[in-house]
Amino acid sequence: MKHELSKTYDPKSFEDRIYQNWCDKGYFTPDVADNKPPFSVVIPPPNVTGQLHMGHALDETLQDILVRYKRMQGFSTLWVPGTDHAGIATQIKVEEQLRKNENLIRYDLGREKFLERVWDWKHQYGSRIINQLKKLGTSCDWTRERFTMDEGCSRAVKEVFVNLYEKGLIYRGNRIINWCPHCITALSDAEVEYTEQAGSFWHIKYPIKGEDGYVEIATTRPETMFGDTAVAVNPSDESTKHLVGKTLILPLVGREIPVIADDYVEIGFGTGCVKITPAHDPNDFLVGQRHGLEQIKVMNDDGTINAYGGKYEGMDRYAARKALVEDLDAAGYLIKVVPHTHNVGACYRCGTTVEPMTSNQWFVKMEPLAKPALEVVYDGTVKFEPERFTKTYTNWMENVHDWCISRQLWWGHRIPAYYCDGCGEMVVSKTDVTTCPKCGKAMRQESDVLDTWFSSALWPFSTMGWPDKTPELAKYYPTSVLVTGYDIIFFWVARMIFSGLEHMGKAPFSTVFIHGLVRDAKGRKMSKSLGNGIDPLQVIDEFGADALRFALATGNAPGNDMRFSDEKIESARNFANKLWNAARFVLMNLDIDKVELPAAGELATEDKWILSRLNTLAENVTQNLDHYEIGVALANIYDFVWDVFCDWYIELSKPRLSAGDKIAQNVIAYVLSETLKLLHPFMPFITEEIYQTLPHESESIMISDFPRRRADLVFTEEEAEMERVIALIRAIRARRTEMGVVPSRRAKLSIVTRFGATFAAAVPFFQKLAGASEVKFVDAVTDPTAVQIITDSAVAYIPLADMIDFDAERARLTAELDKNLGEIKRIEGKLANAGFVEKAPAAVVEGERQKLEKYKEVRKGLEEALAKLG
RNA sequence: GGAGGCAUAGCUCAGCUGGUUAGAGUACUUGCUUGACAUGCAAGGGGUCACUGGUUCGAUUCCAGUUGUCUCCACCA
Repeated sequence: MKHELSKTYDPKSFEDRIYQNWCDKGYFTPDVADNKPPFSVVIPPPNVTGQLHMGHALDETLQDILVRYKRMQGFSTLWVPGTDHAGIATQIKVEEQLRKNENLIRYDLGREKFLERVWDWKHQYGSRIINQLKKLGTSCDWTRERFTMDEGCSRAVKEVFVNLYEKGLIYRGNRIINWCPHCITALSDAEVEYTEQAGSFWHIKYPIKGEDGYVEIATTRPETMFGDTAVAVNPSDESTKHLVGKTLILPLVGREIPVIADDYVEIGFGTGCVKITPAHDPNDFLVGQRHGLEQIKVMNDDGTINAYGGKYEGMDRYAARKALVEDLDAAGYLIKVVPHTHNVGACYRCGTTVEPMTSNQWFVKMEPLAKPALEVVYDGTVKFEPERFTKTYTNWMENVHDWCISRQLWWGHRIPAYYCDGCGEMVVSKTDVTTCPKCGKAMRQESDVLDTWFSSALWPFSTMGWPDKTPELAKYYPTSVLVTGYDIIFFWVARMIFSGLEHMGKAPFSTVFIHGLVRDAKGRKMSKSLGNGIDPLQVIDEFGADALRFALATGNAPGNDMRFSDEKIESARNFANKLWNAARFVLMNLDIDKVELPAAGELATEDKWILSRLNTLAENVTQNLDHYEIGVALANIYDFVWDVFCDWYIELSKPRLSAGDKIAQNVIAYVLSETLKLLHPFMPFITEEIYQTLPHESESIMISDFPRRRADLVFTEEEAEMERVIALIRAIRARRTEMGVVPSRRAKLSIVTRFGATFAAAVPFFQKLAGASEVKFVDAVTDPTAVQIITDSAVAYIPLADMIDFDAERARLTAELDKNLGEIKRIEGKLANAGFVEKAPAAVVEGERQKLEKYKEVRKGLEEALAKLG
């Protein structure tokens, strides 16, 4: 029976069809009740607002490789997919749309109506990214798809919030937080991005009450002056000591403030006097607490100045700054303006400069949670791969501040706290509270929602049905590995670890496999504003998902950023094409219905050679994958497919295949199909398509057994024999091209060798691959006009006297001999070194001895050859 | 201020726990309608593995320092 593949590799013609079939067959859904060992992964949930970008493509490809590998190895493999509601990001998008299309702001609609719009958005775009994931070939269990705001996840959020609150780990307080005046919400420390900006130091006179003098204050944010409640100096600073206890008058404002002493002020920096604005600076806030200073907030939530700013009320903070500075100057209070570059924090979602402000917010107390989260990393329960990211994590966790979790948004999990306007009672509860338990009046729920990362932190167990004790949790929690980029170690990984420990009593995963960023061909971060993003869907459309996956998985070391370029994707596509054509060749020559590996005694040397090489490959790939060396694993397969299987085995087997040899057919079909299995986790579609056309045992390659090392397929001797033949063929080809012998010119070949049997069996190969017309085995060749080709196992002669330039030949042989003698000397030196022989491992010493033997063989050949030339 | 990455062929990058004749892709040179593939085949040129020390029998690999470069964290008004 002849099988066929279409003439050209056309991924579009089969990728969607194959994916649909996998889904229909339910291969992605594990049986919770089976007794296979578990392997589980939760997807880093993409934002519902998002489109699939290269970062996702990389992340998902790496996960799918691990998941498919483990599934083929017989694990009960669960990959939980889903999406994140992405609080701020999504709300911003919907608000933008609202403004653009209807010229409305969210308050025009009101909370409920606005949320309806966001849900509409979610329903419209949430499925888009899921479909894009499917295009990539991800083998997620879609029957368990989750959303951070679905019923189950929301229930987990409430449960966790109440638990933490009852343990005293969640509290509400008036603290200084980062405020985004554009998004009109508080942000956590992690959500602020700092960039260096050119600014100024404004030096301002603060007059001393009852004296003529003044104190010189330098500030980068003069508009916060309205909120100054003191000026501080260092108590040990001799030059400012006399000021302590005096009263200053705020210029233009006229309010009186004291001069206080605090160690926070650094001696010798600036003017030595610092204005203290407890409501608008984190350090000043602490100083204020120490000295019992009043907190005066001078800004509204949108960043405009409030009534404390007097005539500047209502102005934007920067407009107010400008006007204030002009007025100070006019009134003679401005001493000078000094240029100053400093780091300014911006909102990670909208880029607006954040304003530190005191505000009444909800916080998670981090210290008790951080401790065990550090322990599991210190003791190796949770490992980072590559290891260096351990430090990134521990450094952050060791210095973590309390986590501000409330957001003044509408889109998100509403905080389950209820207030009574009558008696002021507050209740935190998993279930809705409508009437006050104390006074019976109506309760209203907290209007704030939770930080979007609060729910993502619960993802590994909220997606498996927690707080219920589900079979999924019992079998698949903790998960096996978390795959993600180093950019969200703080946002997400850290918070999952302490949440898992706190609520499940176990860390949510044992390994964190970290990858880098995908950059453009010039090494720049892909971004919308630069317009340099490469759309993975377009790449899939043009080159196929397998090529994209190959390009992302190959040649990049764990944790390192990688560049994505046209070259890379083309080279990946070429590989797919190569494999496709190799398969076509195999199929064209196959007329068996079942692949059965012949007994060892029936196999030809080249069969044993390729089987032995395949065996080694399986062993190496397994080891690579177990160590998360995905790029190395793929490179090994690539080399085998192209350089070993295609370039040599296919060529070597052509004579037998065209003669209809069944042994050769079985071997080549076996090797191809095992190779496809090794490659399947990386390139799932093409491997399945080819597998299905070959005679095959399993219904699908994705549920077939991943190849293992087979002790019965170790053929060390035959492998070495074949390598000798290949080495000689290569040497002959090289000599011929070097002499300018056209390929069509065939020549008689005489071989002198002590490996007669090996080479005798290889006569057809010399004829087909080395331009030999006939091959003779002789004891010696005396003809001085024959071209001599020397390897460590044979000397070959080709009578091409007319092509030889004897002087050049002599020079070439001499140079080769020189090089050879150099190597011999080097190894002999090594072996003569007592230190080396004694201390180096025996295998290394033995290796050097064997190398020396080979070099000596070559030397013998070269010397004889030179002698013949005279 | 603190932490970390990177520096290997013209370019983009591999190189796992020290021993290789230092690799790949791409580009380049030469020659090929070899009956799977020109998205291909064959043969080649091209590297003082940033620099300086150290450890070792042996260092591209481990350690320290220097230079260049990138990133993260903290944030002194």
